[in-house]
Formats: sequence, C-alpha cells, structure tokens
Amino acid sequence: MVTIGDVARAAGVSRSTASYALSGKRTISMEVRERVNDAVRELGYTPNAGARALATSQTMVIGLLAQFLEDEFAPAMLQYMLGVSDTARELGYDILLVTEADGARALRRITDSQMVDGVVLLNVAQDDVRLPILRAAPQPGALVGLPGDCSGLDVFDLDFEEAGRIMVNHMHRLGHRELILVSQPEHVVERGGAYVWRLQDAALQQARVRGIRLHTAFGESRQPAVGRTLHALLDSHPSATGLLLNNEAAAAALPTVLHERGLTVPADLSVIGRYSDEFARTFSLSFSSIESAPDRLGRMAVRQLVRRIESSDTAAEPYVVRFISPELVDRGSTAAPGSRRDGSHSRRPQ
Amino acid sequence: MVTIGDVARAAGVSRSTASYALSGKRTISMEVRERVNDAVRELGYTPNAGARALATSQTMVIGLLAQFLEDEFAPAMLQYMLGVSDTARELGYDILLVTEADGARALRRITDSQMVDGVVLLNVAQDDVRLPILRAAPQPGALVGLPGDCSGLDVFDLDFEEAGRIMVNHMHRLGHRELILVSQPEHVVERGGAYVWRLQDAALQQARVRGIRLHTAFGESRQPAVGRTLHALLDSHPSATGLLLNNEAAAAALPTVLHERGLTVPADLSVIGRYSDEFARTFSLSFSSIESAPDRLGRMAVRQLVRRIESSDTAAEPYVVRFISPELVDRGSTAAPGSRRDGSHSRRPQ
DNA sequence: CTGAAAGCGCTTACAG
DNA sequence: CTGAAAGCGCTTACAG
Repeated sequence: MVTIGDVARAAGVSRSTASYALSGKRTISMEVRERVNDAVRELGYTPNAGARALATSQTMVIGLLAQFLEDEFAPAMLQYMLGVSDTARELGYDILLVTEADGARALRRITDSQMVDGVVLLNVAQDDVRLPILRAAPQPGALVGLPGDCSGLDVFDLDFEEAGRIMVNHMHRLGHRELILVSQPEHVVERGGAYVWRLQDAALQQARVRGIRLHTAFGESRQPAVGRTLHALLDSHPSATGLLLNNEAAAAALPTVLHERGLTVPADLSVIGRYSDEFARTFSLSFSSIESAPDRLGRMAVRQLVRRIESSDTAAEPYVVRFISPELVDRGSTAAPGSRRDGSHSRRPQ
Repeated sequence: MVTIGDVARAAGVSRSTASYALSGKRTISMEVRERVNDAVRELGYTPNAGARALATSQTMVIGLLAQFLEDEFAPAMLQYMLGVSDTARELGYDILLVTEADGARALRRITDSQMVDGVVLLNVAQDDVRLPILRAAPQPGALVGLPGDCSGLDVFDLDFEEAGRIMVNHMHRLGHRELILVSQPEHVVERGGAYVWRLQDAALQQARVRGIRLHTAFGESRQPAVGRTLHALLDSHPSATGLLLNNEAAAAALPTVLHERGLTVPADLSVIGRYSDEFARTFSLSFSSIESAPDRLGRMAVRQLVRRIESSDTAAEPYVVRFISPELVDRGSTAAPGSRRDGSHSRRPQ
C-alpha cells in the first residue's frame, strides 16, 4: 500500500508537509500543493484509516445499534437504518452496523475499543439496558425512541400520544362511536416498548373525552396469528366501525382478513394505521396512516450526534428531547360509518 | 482511556508481556498471566481497535455493500444483510454497512483506506461496475448474486434456472397448460439483474419442453402500478390457470388484486412465488414459493470470505461459484386447474 | 513557508 | 519465561 511517505518522496517534500498540504491545516505554497496533489493522484494514495484514527482519536465511524427481535416487524427497522446511514455518509461518516442480540455487550465492545465516534440506538425501550453503558462511554449517543430516563442523551421520537389523539379525533369527526385499537404484541410492552402504551393511553383518554367506546388489544407480529386476532376482534365487536392499527404486521395482514370477511374499506370499515409512506407503498397498503417518519428521525438523530461529536466542549450544549408531530396521510380508508356491517357479506371460512 | 501500558504497570510487567499474556501467542507463567488478567479486569481494559489494526493490518471488520435502488424491493435486501451480519459476528468480525448510491466509489474508499479486511457485495449485476474495483483491491471479496465474469471472486447465488424449471414442472404436474410469469421491473433487467432472465429463460425453455403456454411480463416494484399490471395480465390471459412470481412486490400486492377480482387461491388460480419463508411470514403471504434462502446465502458468503481473509496464502485456494438448490415450500396455493375462471366472480371495479 | 521529531496504542521479531 | 525496542501510518506541536 502507498503511504504518505511515498507521496512525500514523490513530491520531494517532508511527510509533514505532505500531510498539511492534504489537510489544508496550514498555508502551503501553491507549487508544493500541486506537487503533492499530483503525487497523490499518480500513486493513488488514500490515508490509512486505522493510522489516522490512532493519531487523531477520530474514526469517522458511527455505530448503529439495531435490534431484530423475534416479535417485532423487521422491515420497519430498515427505514430507520437507511435514514441513519444516508445522513451519516452525507456528513462524512461511515456506519458500523451492530445487530447482535446482546446489544449492551455489543455497545460496550465498540465504544471501549473506540471503533466509533458516536452511537445511534434504535428501538429504545423504557428501561433500556444499553443506556447506562452509553452514558458511561466517552462517545456521545443519540436515541431513536423515548426511554424513561433521557438524561445525558439526545432523544428523538414520534409524538405517539398525539398520534393516538389524532386517530381518535379523526374517526370521531367522521361520526364513529366505537373503535378497535390493535397494538404491538404484549411482549413488546413487557420489554418496555413505551410507544405502545403512549399511543394507547392517549387514545383511550381522548376516546373518553369524545364519548367513544375504544376496545384495545395486542396483536401478534406474524401470520397467521395476527390474522386470527383481527378476525376475533371483528367478531367480538360487531358494532365497531373503525380500526386503529399501531402494529405493522396487523396492517400487512389486514387486506387478506378483509378479503376473507368480504369487507370493503371504507364502506364497511374505516381504518387508520401508523407506519411510513415508504412502508405503505412497499407493502401495497392503501390505508390512511399516521406517518412514522423513520427517515426523518434517523436523520435528526445523526445530525445531532455529529454536532455533538464535532463540538469542542462536549456536553456543554444541553441535551435535547425532540418529538416529531405526527401527520395523518389520507389514503381514503376512512369515511362516515356505513350500514354494511350486518354480516351478510361475510365469506369467512367457517 | 486505559491502555496496555496501564495494564502492564498495574501488573508489574512490560507492555510486551502484557500483550502476550492477552493474546496467548507465547508461553507466560501462570502467575504473570493472572496478574495481567486481574489488571485488565480492574482497569477495564479493551484494546484500541485503530492501534491494533495499524499494528496487525487486520481490522476485524467486513464491508457490506448493499444497494437500495428505487425500483427494487428494499425489505428483501434486509434478509441478506442480517445473514451476513450475524455470521460475521459469530466469526469475530464487525460490519461496516455501506448503502451509498455510488457503490463503486464507496467500495474504493473503504478498501483503499483499509477500513475492512474483506467485502461482501449484495445484489450483484451481470456487468457490475464494482467488480473491477474489488478485483484490484488487496482485500478479498465475496458476492451474493452471479455476475457475467466470476474470475477472482467467490460467488454465491440461488440456482434461478432450476427455480424456473421447478415452477413450471410443478404446475405442469398438476395439469396446468397456460401460465403467466411476472418478473422484476424491466429496469432491473436493464441494470443487469441476471437472476431475472436466468429464471425466465429457463422457465420458457421448460415450458416449451412440457408443451405449456407461458406468458412473461415485467412487473413494477410498487403499488399501485404493480397491482394494475397484475390485473391487466389476468385480463389479457383469461385462460391462464397459474401465476408465477419472480417479484416480491407483486407477491405482496397479489392478495389485494385477488380480492378485487373475487378470486380464490388455488380454486380459481394457482400461484407460486419466489421469496424466503421469513418474507412470507412477515408479509402474510400464503402462496407457495421457491425459497430464496437469503440467510443461507449471506452466511455462505461470509464463511468463505473469512476463510480467505484468514488463509495465509491468499488466492492460493481456487475461487468458488456455488449455487443453492431451490426448494419449493408448499403453502397450498397450487392445485389442479379449476373451472371457476369464468369471470362470474369478478368484482373488479370497472 | 517547510522539516525533523514525537506520539497515538498496539504487536512482534530480537535478545537474553 | 520476560523485556527493550522497532515499527505500523498517520498528525501535529516544536523549531527554524
């Protein structure tokens, strides 16, 4: 491999001059700079990342901790990852992707060994075991997802409470008075997925305010289980006229369930989901939904992280907790409650 | 940060002895080893990755080049990524994730700067611009996807030709004589997505052998376009009794299309897709499919890559091109052609 | 405006 | 069985 020594020799200057010519950190005569640049081009020189990291204590790499848990919907995670990855690259950073099941151990490994200048944590739980490790690390961290304790960290999340209220209000405005909310699997709640209860609690509260009956349930993350749950819920609450989904797998399974029951949206049932537009297009979901804006969240997290990495007086700036305001994307899946939920169209096998 | 010098001082030995005690690369007295290990534990020592990389010329990092192109189905990529990531970690490697649009430039950057010990390329095209760069790089590379020229690289892919034959043969055995094959968008072909024509050509060939009429078409990668294409194809070929899908987006869109047409699978139409079981469960697809085995392919690529990274005489072992034999996962979506394709069930809105 | 030298934190021949 | 020293390829005060 060609080193900066080779470049210096070819340009007839010292290694320090070659280095300065490339970094621009001190004034270099035009002529020398030209010679150095020529040498770089001819020899095909690229600085060795390890050596540079050792000398500067900067790796220009950001750690991305993603978790792919059995009971969550993997593709939703991808959107956040791409938001983080693309933004990092724009800002000059590469991404070290960590998908280990034991996120705490992995986090310790990459921070202790100084492989990264900072870390983005996805899918943060209420009482996330990775947080104490992140706080103790010398590198800054940014979270996507709201934990119970935000101290010492920058946090970004969708305003799930507002999302719950918007769902209920929208349905109320159309005249619905009985709704079903399908959340993520109960395991997600047990693991501390705060966004589940943040949306649900706010929706229940708002339903009370509006005088709406709101039935809540946890849905599975896979077929055929989640499909059966949807059937059971529709069976149990025949007078419900609207369905709210805070569960991507349920949204993906719903078209088939509707088909099996012979139901049409929104004539027979109004539906609002909570997922990204990208997700809707990819999975052919034509339900209106609260935009979860994973790309924006990933982008915001990286921007703030890089700001903190590059700010001289670390931890001088106050930490931020920032919520994205949810927006309802109308895909025409809601309407005034119809009169067609009489079961006559039902073609569900036994 | 605590360095090996701190450990050595605490243990009362030289830095080299501390290093050897940790690496086990020469015999160390029990007593000294104990003292060193105690010091490591007390001080919380972890080697600095950059320094180690500089000294050993090994980063213990593998580059993963994924492409998320507008006209391809992003979630399918995720499965390959996880197969690669999990296997790499098992073998002691971390993953540098590269998602840049300009894959060639990115590849050059991470190999030239020696950020990685080797590279896995996903979504390899017939005449992939990244390959010349990879061949010129000092690090070895493994491909998932078959290019036109495999020289100097280890290549892994599904046997798409056999997949095409299996689809046709399976339908033929059930009595089908007219089929439709929906491939990826034409853009994918133009970009050199060889798997598209490998499957299609083999299917056409086999259809000829079996005396089957096979209509082929390219499908879009998004709704609502791909749904419209499916409708149009079913309209144009009313006597076709089976549908073959080499297009994940089409598979995801099909349940809604079937619903709109009032068709039941397999009574009205037999369907075989080509995607992973993981994909089927995640997206609630109950069509039989050729397992695309992304996790296995990712795993094989990393295993071979690591073998090559760690083999002393690089390029001494011959390069391999290995195909996974496709297997049909029966989810009950095929049957003998029925008599219900008479249009009487059609409920498609004009 | 430029050069010689020290140092980042490791590993590993070279000596003993 | 252990230590002193060189070296990996950079960057950056320190001198001039």
